[in-house]
Amino acid sequence: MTAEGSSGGNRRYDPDRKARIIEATLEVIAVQGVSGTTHRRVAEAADVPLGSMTYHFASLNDLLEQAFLKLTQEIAHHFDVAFQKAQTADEAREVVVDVMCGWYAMTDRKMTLILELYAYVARNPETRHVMTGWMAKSREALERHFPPSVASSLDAMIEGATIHNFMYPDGISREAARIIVAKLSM
Amino acid sequence: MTAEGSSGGNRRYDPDRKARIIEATLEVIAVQGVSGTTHRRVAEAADVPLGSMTYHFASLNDLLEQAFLKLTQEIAHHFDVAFQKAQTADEAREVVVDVMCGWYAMTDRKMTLILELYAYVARNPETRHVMTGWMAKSREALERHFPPSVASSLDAMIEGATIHNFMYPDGISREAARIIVAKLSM
DNA sequence: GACTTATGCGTACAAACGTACATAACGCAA
DNA sequence: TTGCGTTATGTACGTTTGTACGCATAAGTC
Repeated sequence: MTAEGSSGGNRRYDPDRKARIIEATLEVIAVQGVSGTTHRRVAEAADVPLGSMTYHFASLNDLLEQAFLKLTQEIAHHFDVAFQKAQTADEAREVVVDVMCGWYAMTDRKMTLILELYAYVARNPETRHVMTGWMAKSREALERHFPPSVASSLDAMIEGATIHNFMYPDGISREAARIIVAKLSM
Repeated sequence: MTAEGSSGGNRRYDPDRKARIIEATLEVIAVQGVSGTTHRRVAEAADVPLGSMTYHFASLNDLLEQAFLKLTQEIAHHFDVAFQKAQTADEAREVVVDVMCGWYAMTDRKMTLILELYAYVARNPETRHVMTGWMAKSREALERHFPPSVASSLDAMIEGATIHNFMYPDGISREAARIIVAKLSM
């Protein structure tokens, strides 16, 4: 009954299915929040039958955790690539400024997902490893350019500035960010 | 059937009921998250009949918004009181350090609630005023002691440091915080 | 081709959900 | 006391939820 697009019969072989479900999960979380993320909505977004949900994932929490893990790995990767391009300390500082306000790929969608992740982890301590893994990678990237104590403060500053800029746009201008980074890293 | 503690008949006059429901809502959010906050659970936590929910609040979102509003007002008040005690710039700096790591009343519960709030606002832009109201008060408190640009950076730093300390305990020590605040405010 | 095994899915089910609404319980005027 | 208008509640309704599971269908083997 669920007439689909292509190939006549019901799709049967579909090796990327699990990855597609995870992708669709992030999409649903971004729009509906964790509280509105259900098996059925994700299944529809990923264009898979409902039965696939419980087949590929042990539970809804399992699904959420894997989705959030993928999110953090992608973001950490972007972060890492950005910092690997920097050669001098000044260039690294400029990358920090980029990240603080604007960010390469920090869309509203991604910010929303991150905030959902924070809330989720706060309430499910067993998923804390998702956060610590992410932070370890960020810290590593920063420590290639700055001493540990500075890296730590820059990390926190990025966190706060990103959230503030999201909640109250035009909070911190680019020039202001540059000054802050200079103060913290000197 | 719902046998209760006191006064024989079913409690009928109860002027603080609405406030108690809001309080109970925060309790439920802290434990179950927004996604697990339902009329029934809040009603049980506040020890009121289910009908009271739709009587006092137009909808579940209405309830959540009022609860979050109360949360931010309380926190902003604590913040304000702390800064009003400070007389000199150095004392104000020390308050910032207090807030960054440890915080007077920043329990895990409250931090969890704040993260739930962020996620909620990100997904419900019509409630953004809860955040802007909060920030205006914080900013005001900070600007009694620091110039606007410094206040802005301290505010963001407090945000980031608080979250980091919550996610990865022992992230920023007290001495480290002192150094950071000095750098940002000089 | 025929047969076996592992993979994937449609469907059903009990529980929990938000909300509406008839009606009960109250304070108060007379 | 009686009557009335307000306030509050119990309950019922139609949906939606997570999850389990029998069965259809594919791949693998000869």
